[in-house]
Amino acid sequence: MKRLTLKDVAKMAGVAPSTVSFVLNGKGKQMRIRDEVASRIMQVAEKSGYEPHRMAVNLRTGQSKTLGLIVESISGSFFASLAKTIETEAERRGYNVVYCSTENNAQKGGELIRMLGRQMVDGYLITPAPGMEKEIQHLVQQHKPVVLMDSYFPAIKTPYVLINNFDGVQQGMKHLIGKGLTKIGFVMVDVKLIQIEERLRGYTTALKEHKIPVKKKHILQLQYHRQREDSLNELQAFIEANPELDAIFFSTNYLGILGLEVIARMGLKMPDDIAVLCFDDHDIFRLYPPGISVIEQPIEGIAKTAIDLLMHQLDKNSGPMKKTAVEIPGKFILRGSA
Amino acid sequence: MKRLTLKDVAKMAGVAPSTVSFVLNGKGKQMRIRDEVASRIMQVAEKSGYEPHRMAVNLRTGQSKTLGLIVESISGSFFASLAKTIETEAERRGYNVVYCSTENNAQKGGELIRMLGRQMVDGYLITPAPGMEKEIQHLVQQHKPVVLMDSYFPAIKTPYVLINNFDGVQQGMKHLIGKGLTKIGFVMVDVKLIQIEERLRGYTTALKEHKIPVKKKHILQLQYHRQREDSLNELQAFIEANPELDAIFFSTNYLGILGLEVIARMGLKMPDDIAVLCFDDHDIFRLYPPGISVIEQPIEGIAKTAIDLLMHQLDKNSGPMKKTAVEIPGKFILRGSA
DNA sequence: TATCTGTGCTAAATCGATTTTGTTGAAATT
DNA sequence: AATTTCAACAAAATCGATTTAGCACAGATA
Repeated sequence: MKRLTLKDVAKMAGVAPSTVSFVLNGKGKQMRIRDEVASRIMQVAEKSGYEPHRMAVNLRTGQSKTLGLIVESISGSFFASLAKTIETEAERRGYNVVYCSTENNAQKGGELIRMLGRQMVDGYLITPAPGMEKEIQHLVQQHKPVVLMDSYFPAIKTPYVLINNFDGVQQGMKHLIGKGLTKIGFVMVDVKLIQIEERLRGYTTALKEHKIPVKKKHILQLQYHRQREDSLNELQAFIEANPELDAIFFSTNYLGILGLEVIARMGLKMPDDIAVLCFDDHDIFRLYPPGISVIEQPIEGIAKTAIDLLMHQLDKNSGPMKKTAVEIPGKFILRGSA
Repeated sequence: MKRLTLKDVAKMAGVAPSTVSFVLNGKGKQMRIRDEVASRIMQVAEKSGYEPHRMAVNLRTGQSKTLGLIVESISGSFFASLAKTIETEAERRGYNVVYCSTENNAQKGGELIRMLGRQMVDGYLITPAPGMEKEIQHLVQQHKPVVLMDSYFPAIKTPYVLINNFDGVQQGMKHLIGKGLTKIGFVMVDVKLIQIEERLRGYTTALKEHKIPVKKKHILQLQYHRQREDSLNELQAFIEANPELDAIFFSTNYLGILGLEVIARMGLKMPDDIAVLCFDDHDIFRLYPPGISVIEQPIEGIAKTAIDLLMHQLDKNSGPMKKTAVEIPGKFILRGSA
């Protein structure tokens, strides 16, 4: 019950292994194999169910036809949607995907990248976390194809795709302000990532544009590594300390979920006691009464664009990239909370 | 900037490639390599940062050191927890994991399995869906290591791990009945899978044991492939048609979430208007007021056991399996809904 | 002294493909 | 008629490891 090899097929077709290889790889014409012979080979290969040995091909060609997808958390909903699209798109192009999660472990990011390197993935799709900058830089310097998603490092010159964070927050803020709300709180984490900064910039800019003063005490920066319970308490303290707030903008869905818990705990009603708006949708927001309004990330668009950018890099004979930085607009979804 | 090969290391250490291979694979003693030479090789390999070429190793040894994990949906929360544990456990043992989802596409299951076969995974971890029986049977007949999770096919003789569905439902039912509730509805899907049947058996058995008549009209079988909206309507009709119900047991978390939506839509209050209990926990259930009581799956236990069973099969020189079928008890979590 | 045994390594075969270089006979050119 | 050219494949090198078989030398045995 051994595996059927190319040599077997060659024997069955009465030709040399190389001939079979040429034909099966579409180089028959180029190598002047007669149509008669070619079609015979095709037939034999077909009905014998021959499948090339992946590892052998990889070894010889130096291409693994595998992409590495590195995300922060494999259990997040962002990853879930991302993975689905990327897997589909990659498969369409004859690539496999291996997933890895850093699980919020800064150090693990580097290890992962090295591990994937050992495995010889042809290209990387990465949602960068704070601790991964050096490793990513290293990859780029080695001319490994890399595309960043959801965020990027200004210092690293490699393509990236993300939602237009600034514009997304603007959309939400305009809605809130349009409803006459002016005391708007902003909750964020203290990690130093581009997308977080952009969201904050969206918040302050929107206020300024409407001549609403930006108050420091209306902005809460929660620490990233923190016990869930501590964050909840801090959040509650924030709301209690600013009773004048008539709306809160949560800059990530994780923060938004914490917010829901605190708001329920305090017995506040959305949207009357307090309006809530959140960046990045989540299953819970659809369901949780009265429905949480969000800025939805165009995850499918991000994934498709990222794959395109990566494939472009993998395609040796394609010219230089035109667009190396892509920003896709988010979509404001109005539900009951704001 | 080429890759460092074993040959390079050999040259640097002044020995033959084979010698390096022996030493690095721990066969130095066996091959009578002097400690002096061995440690020199180790040093050179270490500080040169040599990493063996995965594909070459795979081709030669015939082992890919990769496991295939096939699940229904990569976006489900069940998968999320499962994947995390499996990835960790696999890594600990020097294995990688490639994930694939059938995305509720019966036919896709087979394709996936074949695709993984091409890729030469060493073993399979599968949560079986209805359409996959033949393909799995095929794998088992080829003596490929396979472990099923979450469900199994009685006809296929391969190890499996799952929650004790019967007992889990019993726990929940006993709680409901203990609170004096007797008109308990049961919502399930119509797929013919062991775990579904076991849950139903748990329901009916619990009722019978307490001398409560089992009424057919209190059991709702929703069709699997169905528009979300249709399911919602059918569910609502079911509740309206049985106003006497004082509790509903949802047999999967997907159904439970639909239930929450319908209950909210109908303006019913949990647990007073209607108590709700759900099999299989979900993020939403923790948060959704008043908190949905559930039977939680011991996902980590399932994952660890599954890996153990698979590794045992991969270990050629390990005796025959003792336990080939493992059932792990679930945990009843009391929240506000029941 | 000739043969055997064991030590400590090296040479070469192998895994299953791809790709470069060779070979052969026939037609075309000089 | 001798040399080129070309079609149509075959042979062999190659990718980077593992593993089996082999080789040279020292000491032990007959």
